Amino acid sequence: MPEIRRGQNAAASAQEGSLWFPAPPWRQRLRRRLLAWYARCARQLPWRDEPTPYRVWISEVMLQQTQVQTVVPYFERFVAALPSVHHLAAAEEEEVLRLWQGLGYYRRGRQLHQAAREIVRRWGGEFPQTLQQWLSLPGVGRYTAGAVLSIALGKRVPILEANTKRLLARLAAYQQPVEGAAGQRYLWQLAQVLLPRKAPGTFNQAMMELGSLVCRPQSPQCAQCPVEALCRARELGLEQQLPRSNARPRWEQRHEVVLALRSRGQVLLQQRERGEWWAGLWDLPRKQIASARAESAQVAGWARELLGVAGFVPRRCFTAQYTVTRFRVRQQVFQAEVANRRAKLPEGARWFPIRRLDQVPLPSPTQKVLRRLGWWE
DNA sequence: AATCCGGGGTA
DNA sequence: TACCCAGGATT
Repeated sequence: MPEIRRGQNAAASAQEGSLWFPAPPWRQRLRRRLLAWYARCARQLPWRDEPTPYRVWISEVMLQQTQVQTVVPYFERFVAALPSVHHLAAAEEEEVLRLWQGLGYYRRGRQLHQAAREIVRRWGGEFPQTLQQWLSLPGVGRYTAGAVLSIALGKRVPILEANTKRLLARLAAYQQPVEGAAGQRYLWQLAQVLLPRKAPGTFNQAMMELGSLVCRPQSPQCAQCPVEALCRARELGLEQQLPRSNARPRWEQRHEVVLALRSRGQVLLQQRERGEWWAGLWDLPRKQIASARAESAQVAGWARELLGVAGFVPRRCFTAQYTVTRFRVRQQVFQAEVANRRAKLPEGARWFPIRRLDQVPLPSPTQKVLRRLGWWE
């Protein structure tokens, strides 16, 4: 099989160092086959039904580092609650975070909110039409700007993200690490060169869709690929080896103490500060410690300091574990019933009725702890 | 240009 | 558990 396919291109790919760019006929074939496939196989996704700038922008921000199926319900709930940039700009940050709760990367939610306010303030709620203007908004980088400009505004602007990076690296049989500077530069150029003048947004989406559904990370489905015959990695039998990426760093162990303080059917929560994980969300009081096992006396001291009152003793409850990015965090959960409460709590701390916890934006690991305590759902 | 940042889902 | 995800911001 490979012998048959190995043609004149094999010689060209053997030269290292010189970058490959497709000739116009190759580009035309790619576009035609890709778009025909997309017309047949595209998934129906809520932001595709009605690709207004607002909806596409919201979806693209939600889709940053987040899988499509995860985003769908969040997207529908979000645009139902806040159907326009004016609604978003007028909303409280806490409402935005509540709609974002569970989706992860909460900075995106806060930046989306800030950007909506800027769009209203700077342009009266009209969406910008240039790459420069989009890039000036918080939470909008080259990918997101390109996606909104091409998909919602019909501009000829390329995109590059996880799916198209992999697809392009294979199509071109690019052998260097795709994360490197040279790789990024090359792949962006390639994305630009391939982009048709007509319906660039459809082309960009089709590339992502093909990368996602067919040109998958492991075991790409080459037999079902509309551009298999154009693929240089396939021609070389390298489709499983590419793209090359850099070695990933190892994980790091951390330890935390968590305080579950209850009083009169209420639980003490603290709002995570900016710069912390889950910034803006509400969370059980939580502190990083150096060792694997917390000293009960120190936990008690911390709890008294937090509340400004004494007369209760947190007891060790259970340990929980969660993983975030490259950190593996082991939590020791301490629980206490607080009888006498002081009126004044530290900045950012509040008592919340346990019955109302479903209305509070909480980090996922905290939800798990609250469930084990029997305090939530 | 390289590094840092940071939630969640799944094979 | 390893690997991946429609990246952005910072230095």
